[in-house]
Amino acid sequence: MRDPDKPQQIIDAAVRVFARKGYYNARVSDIAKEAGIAAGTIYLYFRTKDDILVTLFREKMTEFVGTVRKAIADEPDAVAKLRRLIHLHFELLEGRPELAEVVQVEQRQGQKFFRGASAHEISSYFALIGSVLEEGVAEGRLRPTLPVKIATKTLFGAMDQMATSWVLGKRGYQLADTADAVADIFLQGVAVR
Amino acid sequence: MRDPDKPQQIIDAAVRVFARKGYYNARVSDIAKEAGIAAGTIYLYFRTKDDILVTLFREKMTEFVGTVRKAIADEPDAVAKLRRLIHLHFELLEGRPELAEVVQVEQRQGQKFFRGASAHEISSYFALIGSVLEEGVAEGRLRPTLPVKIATKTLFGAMDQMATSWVLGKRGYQLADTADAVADIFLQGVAVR
DNA sequence: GGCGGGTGACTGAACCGCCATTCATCTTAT
DNA sequence: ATAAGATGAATGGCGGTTCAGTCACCCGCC
Repeated sequence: MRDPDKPQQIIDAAVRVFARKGYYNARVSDIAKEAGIAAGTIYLYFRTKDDILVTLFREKMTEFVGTVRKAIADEPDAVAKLRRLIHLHFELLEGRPELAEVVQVEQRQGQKFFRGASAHEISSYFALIGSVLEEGVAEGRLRPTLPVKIATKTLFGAMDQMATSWVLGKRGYQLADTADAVADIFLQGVAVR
Repeated sequence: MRDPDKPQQIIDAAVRVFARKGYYNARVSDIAKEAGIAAGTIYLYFRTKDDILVTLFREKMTEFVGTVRKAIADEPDAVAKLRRLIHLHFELLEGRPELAEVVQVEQRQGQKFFRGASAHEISSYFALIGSVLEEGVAEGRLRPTLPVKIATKTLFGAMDQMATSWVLGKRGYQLADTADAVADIFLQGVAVR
C-alpha cells in the first residue's frame, strides 16, 4: 500500500534542500534525510533525480497558473485583471521564499528546463497572459494594434526579472511592493495612446 | 612560449560546443577536440571547466556592454538611446546565434552564474540602462517619478525574455524585427503622461 | 655551424572521487 | 504466511583532472 502523499513529502523536502544547497550540490540522500526516509525509497516514486525537479516544477507551475486564473476571473476588466495578475505573481513567490529560490535560480538548468518537460506549463501561463491582453484589446482599453505575443513576453520577462533580482538580492525588500510600479509601466505601455 | 591567443581559441571552441551539446553534456575533451588541442592543454589556461564558462561570459558581456555604450553615445537624447540600445541588444545576439544559445540557455547554471562571478558584468549593464533612464528623466521626456531601478529591470527582463523565446523557438523569425514593438511598449510605459 | 642539453608547452591515457542508482534483505500490514 | 513497501550499503560508470613523458625550440660552447 503505497503512501499516496509520499511523493508530495519528497517534493516538499526537495524544495527545501534545493533552495539551501542548489540542485547540483544536493545529494539524493539529502532529500531523503530531509523527508525522513531512505534514499532508495525515493526511487519508488521518482525515476531519477531530474524527475524530481521536473515534477516539482510541473506541479508548482500548474498550481500557480490555476490560482492566478481563478483569481483574475473575478476582476471586472482586462486592466484590473492584469494588475491582479502582477500582484499575485509577486505575492505567490514572496509567500514561499524557498520555492522562489528554486524556481528563479535553480530551476533554469539549461536545456532540461526550458526545452522539453516544462515547456507546456510555461506556455499555459503565456496563454493566460495573452488571453487577458486580447480581452483588453477587445475592450478598447489596450491598443488595437498591440502585438500581443510580444507584449506577453515583455510582461512575463519584466515580472520574471523582478523576481530573480529579488531572490538574488537576498530578498532585502518586499517584492509585492514593486508590483504597482511594474504594472504602471506595463499598462501605460500597452494602453491606447 | 605560451600562445597568447590560445585562451581565445579555447573560448571560441567552447561556445560552439556548448551551443551544440549544452554545458553539462559537453566534455572537456570535446572542447579540446574542437579547438584542435589535447584535453590537458586546456588546464594550462583554465583552472576548471566552470572557469571556461565564467571567463567566456565575462569576456562576451564586457565586450557587449562596451559596444552598446559606445553606440548609444552618438544618439541625441535618452529616448533615441533607448531605442538604439534595444535594437543593438537584439542585433548583437542575432548576429551570433551560437553565443546567443549559450548566453540565454546554457549560461544560467543556477548559483554559479547569477551569484558570484558574473554579477559584476551584469550589473554594469544594468548601470548603463539606469543611467540612460536617469538622463531621460532629467530631459523631461520620462516621468519625473519613474522608479528607475524597477524600470531598468523591467526593460532588461523584457529584452532577455524576447531573446530567450527566440532561441528556444529555434530562431524561427528575426529577433531584431521585434525591437520596435518592445521599444514602443517600454517607451510609452515610461514616458510622461 | 653543428652539437648537447635545458626549458617549457603540449599530450592523452589513466586515475580516482563522487554520487545516482540498485537490490538483497528486512519490516510491517493483513 | 505472504506480499508489498522500505531500507541503506554496495556498486558502477562517468568524466574532470592529473602528470609522466614527448617534442620543438633556443642558446652557449666547441
